[in-house]
Amino acid sequence: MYTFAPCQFATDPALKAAIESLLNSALTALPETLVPAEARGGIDIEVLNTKDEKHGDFASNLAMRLAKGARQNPRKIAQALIDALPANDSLAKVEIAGAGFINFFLKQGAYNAEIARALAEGEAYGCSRLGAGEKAQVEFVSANPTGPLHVGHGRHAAYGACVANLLTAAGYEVQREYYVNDAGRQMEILAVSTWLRYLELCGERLTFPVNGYVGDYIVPIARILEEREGAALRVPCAPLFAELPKDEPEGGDKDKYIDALIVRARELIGAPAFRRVQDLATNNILDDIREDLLEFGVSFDSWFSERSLSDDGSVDKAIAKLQQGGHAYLKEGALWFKSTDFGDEKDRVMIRDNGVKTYFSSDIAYIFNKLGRGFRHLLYLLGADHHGYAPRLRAMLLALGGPPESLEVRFLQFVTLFRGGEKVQMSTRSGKFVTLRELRGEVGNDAARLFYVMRSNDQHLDFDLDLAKARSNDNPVYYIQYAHARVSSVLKQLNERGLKHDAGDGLKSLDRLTEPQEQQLVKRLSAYPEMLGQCALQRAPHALVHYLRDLANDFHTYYSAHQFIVEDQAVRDARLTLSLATQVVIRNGLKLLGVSAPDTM
RNA sequence: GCGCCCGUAGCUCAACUGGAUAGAGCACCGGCCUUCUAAGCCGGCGGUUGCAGGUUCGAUUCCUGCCGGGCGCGCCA
Repeated sequence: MYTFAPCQFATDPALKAAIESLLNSALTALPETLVPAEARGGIDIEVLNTKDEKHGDFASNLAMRLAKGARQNPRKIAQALIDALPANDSLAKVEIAGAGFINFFLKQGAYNAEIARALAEGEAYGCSRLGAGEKAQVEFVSANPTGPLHVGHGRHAAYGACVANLLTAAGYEVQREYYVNDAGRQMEILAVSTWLRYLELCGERLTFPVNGYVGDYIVPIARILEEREGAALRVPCAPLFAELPKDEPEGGDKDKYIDALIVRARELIGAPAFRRVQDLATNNILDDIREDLLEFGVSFDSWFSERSLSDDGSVDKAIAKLQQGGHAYLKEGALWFKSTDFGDEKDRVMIRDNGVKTYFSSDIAYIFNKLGRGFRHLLYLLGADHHGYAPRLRAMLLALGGPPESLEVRFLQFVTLFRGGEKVQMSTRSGKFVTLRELRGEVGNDAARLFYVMRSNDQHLDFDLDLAKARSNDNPVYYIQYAHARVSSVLKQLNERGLKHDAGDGLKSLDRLTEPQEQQLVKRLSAYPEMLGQCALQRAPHALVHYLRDLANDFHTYYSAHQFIVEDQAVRDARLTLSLATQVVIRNGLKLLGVSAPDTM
């Protein structure tokens, strides 16, 4: 992670906030002789969630934190705090434990209000106003339109979409953007590659460049070119390849070769025709990417063209802005950005000595443009191989006068596919990579979406294809979905038995939920809103996956231990109401992950 | 050489950003279907958190130094 944004914390739910305020009163009431005023400074009251039910529902470490400054035994302070604690209806007991923890035990039913809330709020349950409507942009995927998305991009798509969903749920105004690298040398190589395939279709025999795009997906595009242009762009091979630098896989000239080939191609068919080829290929591939992502449930609000930045003068404007600020200088015929002034390890070239602007200059214009759009948060989700890029981004932002805390760069580690316990070999070079589309076809969207976000973004991802496909209890996707389907199934049973469920009656009977499995489930449900806020602030969808897994576990345990459709109507209604609330949370959580919540399985 | 990420049970990963006895799943062993879907549940086994120091009431978490793995250090994009 590389972030400049200060870490914030979710606002606590009602119960926690109440305890916090109780502690606050108790602290104020402590005698000066026990804890002097100067020992109280800088210590904020935090109410902790407990991991072990023996420690109650919530805990505070306040006494231990005060102990040092007060030069007192933490347990003694804890006792004084407890004695000074105002009475509260929700609390069953408060006790000292361990080195000086204060543990709070809630009365049974303290969480029941949360069930009503979940049902009342429905699909909005879990949403918060943490973001206070601040504008946030998430830029992700942004793969070059030179070929189909592969499994690595899939992780970016799933993670980015999920983070954007979480931020939206947390009350941010989110824009999802895909930066289209439709300018520069790579696109020219794409154009040449397409044209050469076209020549082959026309009947020419040629040796394909080592550095060209060799993937099969180029051929259909070349075919479209042939349909549109006929033989108009056909040229004999002899003059095309005459007197070019040597093209060798291991030699050093393959870059020069392809560059020369681009120049030659443009000479032979003319710049307008060359541009037509390039546009055809770019648009075709971009359409494919768009469709792929859409099928994957990942949509963007904006597709931002890199080319538009040079076309409308934005690049020149951004460079001028840096020059005005004194952040640019000329050296050896090139124009440099003095990024070292802002913590970068070396200065960067914006305009090469041959007058060509680097991709870097576009990126300056791009971030300048973003700043002009008034985002409070700029999230860049980049591949781990781009980590060296973060200081540069920061330098650009600062030089352009942007607020440092608005920039946040997150990296996604690589994805490795496993099949039959073996690593699936992938290589972009040979064009033998597994596409996102292939992966989706093999394991399905639901499994792909969930597996992609199951791990922390800075953790290398081992994607087990066999597991993702497995229709078994090993597969976390089915495990969670099954809990959702089970609730629907119970309701169906209820109907078939000619019984009805009344949610209102159920809410009135919640005090009949006295089984330990019910207590556990209600407590887990109640943790959802706070957990969701944390996920958003930490950009951590994997925590949501873990939560849903735990929730599903609680539900399956409950389901196995007790019948829901029982004779006693009050108990039955209460249990069904609890089940429905569980279903709401699972459905909401899965929706944020981009995973479906089926009613039958 | 410099920089970023990672190192936790046999395997894949968590650990609420410094809290209590480090938790899940898989694998392995043993139980549970005539009752709302067994795509499920329950129990057991499994740890010197890479190593060595430091900071403190308390460290998987913060600092320093090593070791191991991944990635990056272009007038390429």
